[in-house]
Order: sequence, then C-alpha cells, then structure tokens
Amino acid sequence: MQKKGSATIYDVANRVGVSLATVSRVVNGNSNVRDSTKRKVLDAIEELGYHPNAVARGLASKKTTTIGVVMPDMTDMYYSELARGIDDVANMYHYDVLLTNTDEDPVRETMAINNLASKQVDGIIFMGNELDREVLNKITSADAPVVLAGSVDAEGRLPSVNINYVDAVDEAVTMMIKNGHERVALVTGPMSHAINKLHRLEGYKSALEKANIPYDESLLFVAHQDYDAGLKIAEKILDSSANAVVAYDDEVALGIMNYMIDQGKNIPEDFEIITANNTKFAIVTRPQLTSIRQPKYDIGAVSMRMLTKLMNNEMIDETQVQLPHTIERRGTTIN
Amino acid sequence: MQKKGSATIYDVANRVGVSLATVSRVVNGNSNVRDSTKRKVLDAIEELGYHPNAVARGLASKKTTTIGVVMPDMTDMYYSELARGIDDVANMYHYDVLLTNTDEDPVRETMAINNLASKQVDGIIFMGNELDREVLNKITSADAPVVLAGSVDAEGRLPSVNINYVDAVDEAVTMMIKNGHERVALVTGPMSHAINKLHRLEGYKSALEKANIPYDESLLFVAHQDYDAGLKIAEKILDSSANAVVAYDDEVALGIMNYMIDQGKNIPEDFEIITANNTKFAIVTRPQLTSIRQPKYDIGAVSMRMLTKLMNNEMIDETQVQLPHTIERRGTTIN
DNA sequence: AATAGCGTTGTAAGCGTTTGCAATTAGTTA
DNA sequence: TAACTAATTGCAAACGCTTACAACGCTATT
Repeated sequence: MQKKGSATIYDVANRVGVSLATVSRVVNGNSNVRDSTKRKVLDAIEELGYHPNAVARGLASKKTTTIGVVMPDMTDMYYSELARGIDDVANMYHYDVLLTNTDEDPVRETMAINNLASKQVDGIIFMGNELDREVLNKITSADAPVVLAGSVDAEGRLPSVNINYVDAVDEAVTMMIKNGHERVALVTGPMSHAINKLHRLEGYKSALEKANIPYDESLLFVAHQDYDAGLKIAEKILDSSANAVVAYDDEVALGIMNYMIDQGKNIPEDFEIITANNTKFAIVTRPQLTSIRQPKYDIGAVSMRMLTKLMNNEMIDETQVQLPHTIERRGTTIN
Repeated sequence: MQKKGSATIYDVANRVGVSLATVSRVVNGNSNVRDSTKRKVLDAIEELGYHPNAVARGLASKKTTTIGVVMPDMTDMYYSELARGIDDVANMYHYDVLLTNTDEDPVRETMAINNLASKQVDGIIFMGNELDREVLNKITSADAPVVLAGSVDAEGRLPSVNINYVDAVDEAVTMMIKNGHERVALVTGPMSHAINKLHRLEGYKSALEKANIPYDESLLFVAHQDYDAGLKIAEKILDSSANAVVAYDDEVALGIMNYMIDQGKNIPEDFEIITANNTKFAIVTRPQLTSIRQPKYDIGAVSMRMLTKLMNNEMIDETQVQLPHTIERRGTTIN
C-alpha cells in the first residue's frame, strides 16, 4: 500500500505469495492458473490498485498495442471522419492511437513515420494524397504494417482502402452531361498527386469520351481544399463559360456556389454543382450540395480492421479494398 | 549490419568500441563527450541506421514524451480545432499525442484516463463539458498533470484554459437586446453540465438583469450539438415568440437558421441569431453567422504549453487562464 | 615531480514486464 | 500404492535504455 509510483507486479506477487510469472499470467487472462490462486491474485490487484505498466510490457513483449495515424489535417472534416472510423475500430481491438498532422508536407510525413517507428507502434494508417517516394520507402521498410486510408498508392503496392475515384468522377460528370451540359468543369487538387492525375482526371475524360465530347483543358481547374480557394476559382470557372462543375472538396464547392449566387446565378437552374466528400458542409447550406457519397467512416473502420489482421499476420483475401460509393442528389443539381 | 529488429545501442557501442553509456550520452545530446568520439558514434549510428527505441527509453527514464488528449469527438469542428492547437504545440516540444474520443460518456472518459495512465503518458489534456466526479478523481489522482482545454471544472481546482463564458453570453445577449429584442432565446446544452448551468445561463441572466428584463424560463432551450437538433428546436423557439436567439453551437444555430428561412422569415430582419463557436460553418452559409469568436486554436495551444510547464515542474503564474473573446458581426444580426 | 582537479568514459544496477523451460504438485490409471 | 501424465507454478533471462557512481587519464599548480 505505497503512495507513489503505484504498485508493480512485484508487489502483487509478494502480497499473494506467488511468483511474478503467475501474476503476469492472470493479468493477461492467460490459460493455466488455478481458479483459487487467480482469485487471490485478482483480489490483491484490486486492493493494491495495481495497473500494469504498458511501457514495460511493451519492452518485454515487443508489442505496444498502439498504432500510428498519419493524416494531413484533423480539422478537415473529410479526414476527421476517416480518423473517427479508425479510432472506433482501434478501440474495439484495444489499440490506442498516436495521431500526427502533416499538412501533407513530405518532410513532416517522413518525420512522422520515423517517429512512430521509434515509438514501436504495431501498425500505421496513412492518409494523404501525396505519397512521396522517400516516404514510401520509409513506410515499406518500417517493420510495422501500413495501410493507406482514402489514399492511393500510384504503384499499388501498399494495402489500401478507398472508393473507385475514377468511376465516381465519371458518374458525376456523366450525370452533368445527361442534365444537358456540354461544358462541365472539373476542379481537383494538384496534378502532382496521383489521385488527381491518375484517378479523378481519368474519370472525367472517360465520361467525356463516352459522350463524344472532346476534352478541353481550359475546363480543368486546380484549387487548394478550402473555401477561399473555391471563391477564387469560381470566377475563372464563370469565365470559362462552363455551367456545371464537379469539385473534389466540399469547401471548395461551397466557395464556388456562393460566388455564383453572388453573381446572380440561380442554383441549380443556371449552374449545377456536384461535390465529392459529402461532409456536413453539404447539408447545412441552402441549397444543399449534391455530392458523391463516400463511406468515409467505413473507409477508416475497414482500414483499421485490415490493419489488425496484418498485425496478427492473418491471411488477407484482398489488400486493395474499394468500398461502394453513390451519388447523393440534393439541391445543386436538377435531377 | 543486421536485417531485422534494427540495431540497438549495444550494436553501436560495439561498432565504435565504447560503452553503452557513451552512446547513450551522444544520442541524448548529453554534455561530456569528446568531440572525436562523438563523431565516431554518430557515424556508426548513421551506418547502422540506429534509431533509439522509445519504449525502452521510457522504461528506463520514466518519461514517454507522450501526452494524452481526451476529447468528445474529433469530427466536431470545435474540438478538432482545439486539438490541432494542442498537437502543433506538442510537436514543437517533441511530444506525441495519444488521442481518445469519448462522446462525453463518463464511462469512456474514465476508461480513457485509466488507459493513458497505464501507458505512462507524461501529461493529459482533457476536453469535454461534463466532468464526472469519478473522472475527476481519477484525473487528480493520476500521477500525470492534467489541464482542461475549453472545459470548466465546477470546483475550479484543475488548471484550465478557456474563455469567460459568462461574459461572452452576456455580451451576445446584450447585443440582441440593444438591437431591440425583448424576448431573446438561449439555446444551450444540458443543465447537468456546469458550463451551461453555471456559465452560459448566468451570462444570459446577467444580461437580462442589466436590461431590466425579467428572466423567462420558457425562452431557455436545451439541444444536442448537431444540425438536426437545431432544426427541431427551432420550431419551439418560433412558438415561444422569441425573435432572436443565442446558440451555443454552430451546427445548432445553422439548423435554427435554416428552419426559420424555410418558414419564410428574413434573416436578420425578422429573426436574429448569434452562435458561439465561430467554426467554418459560420462562414460558408448565406447569410454568414454572427458569432462569439473564441480563439479555439489558441486555447489548445496555450493548454499544451501550460502542460509542458507542468510536466517540467516549472512555476506557473496562473493556472486558470481565460483568453479573450470577441463578437464577430456577420449576416445574422442587424448590427 | 607529486598532487589536485577536471573532463571523459566505463560499470552495473535498475526500469516493470513477458516467457521458455524446469520444477513441483495434483490427478489418473492400473 | 506406484508410476505416469497433465496441470500449476516458479526461475531467471531477456527487452533496450538511462544514470548514479567509480575509474581513468590529462593538464595545471605548486
């Protein structure tokens, strides 16, 4: 019954008159220990207020029951919802989450991975669009398994969970075309990111092609993912004479919408918008935004579930998971 | 030059022909090491790709350079912005962040605290409105220092960082009164939370008192912090014949606003709204929401800074910090 | 040239667990 | 009841690092 530093396994063993090993066994719910002794140990634990020291445990067992989550920005609703899915499943499997924001800076991403490795995390979930070559090397050489959530690996080597971005954009653009638009603008992030260049843009082109509409580069816009960027790009979109847009981020879409409204446009009659993340932003505005619906929470949850399997060396049927998406029709499109 | 489990400090020592202690010293930037040996050690570290094992370090030094952050919900923009401030400052001081969502469930809050304690975190930042008695005991008995961020401790014992909620609400209500409203509704969270009962409500009453307006309980509304709750409560607010409202949460405020608009009200001419968190939600809508402006990021950052001092046993001038707030006038109020 | 003193390095005892292996005890079977 | 198997326990060596404390070699002093 000491004051500081709380009791250790040693104290418990002493109290009961058994060995460390026995206490360790009951603490870990381990098999072979007689009921009567188990009870005695449990009592002593209770009385002493013993709590196992996870650090010591980690050293001895080489497992920390901690995973690392590397994400661009937790205040971005898209990512925070992914992370929430991750966290819930992690807790379910008794893992703790070490969180790092990187703002998609490759330097910080690399530092984060290194740091997590030195903290001996059992696994890592990585989010972010850009996957720098150096980061990727770090990741693959880390002893801990890694899964990409809502991110693509250009070379398709790492386990990942996302939606089919090509199809999603294709469907959105096709819907706009069906609604009678020949000039549909596409707003994405920088082309240096595989997800934009290889997925979103491809989906866009594919939709045009199917409709026999020639690809017009002047309808392609690049914007950062925030409201002001949307406001800014909107002007150019208007100049391009596009009267429909598919945007990759809700805040950007909102910026565009509000700009259009300020210019006297009626939404959706004069100008149609489809956004892509379906966050709360899409719902709280008037009109509400038609959006590609990604199962964000589920992407996180499934990634985490996959990671638990990886950490247990369980067999995994498919490491490149694509979850279903739909288009949620709301007020910024006619149909 | 081994394959697995990467090099240990022992390998480095062997390579150079010095003792563990010496390697440890250079790794920790410790004082007394001759330059020449330091260089040799550094080279060996480089060649072997040695990275210190933080778990072992934690066991030996009893410091994990990890802090715990306990929060209601990371997808709630208010909290995620606080957390971002925490995370940035934590990184600045080389701490990692172990994140836990509790949904304000006292059971989960208690579990989180226990768990963090067993993981030997060096400190904890706690967010959330309700501070259950049991949780509080856990917290105060934990060996790690704790600071409350954006939360109040009814008994004012724990270090905390927030704004003056009483004044903030007082000012908002006073502003509404000056705008000519006699019947100003207040929407808060459950009265079981000190922040609502002891702070927001008091601010509300104080404003009424100064204006010689009797307190009318039928103008007090309780709602969960989400958009639908706002939509729902709005109907009752309309029935109460209030024509101005001060709400404690942006999503709720948005729900109220949209409902009013649907009922044909003109905002702000027919109905005025002031919200309290000034998240992005307040900006992306039309009209934009007038809001109490809390320095959310700073609350997080300052909490974390305070925690670093506490962890270093540095003297702290004031453990109950109140950061300044203002009212950001936008489109849902006349002035 | 002997001594004190300082900067540098090594020794070894932890830190609190886990875990393979050996030892002990209990339970069966003949 | 002896012999044998299975169930319980204890032993002690890791795990990778930090940190008193001791020891060493030098230079500076007298």
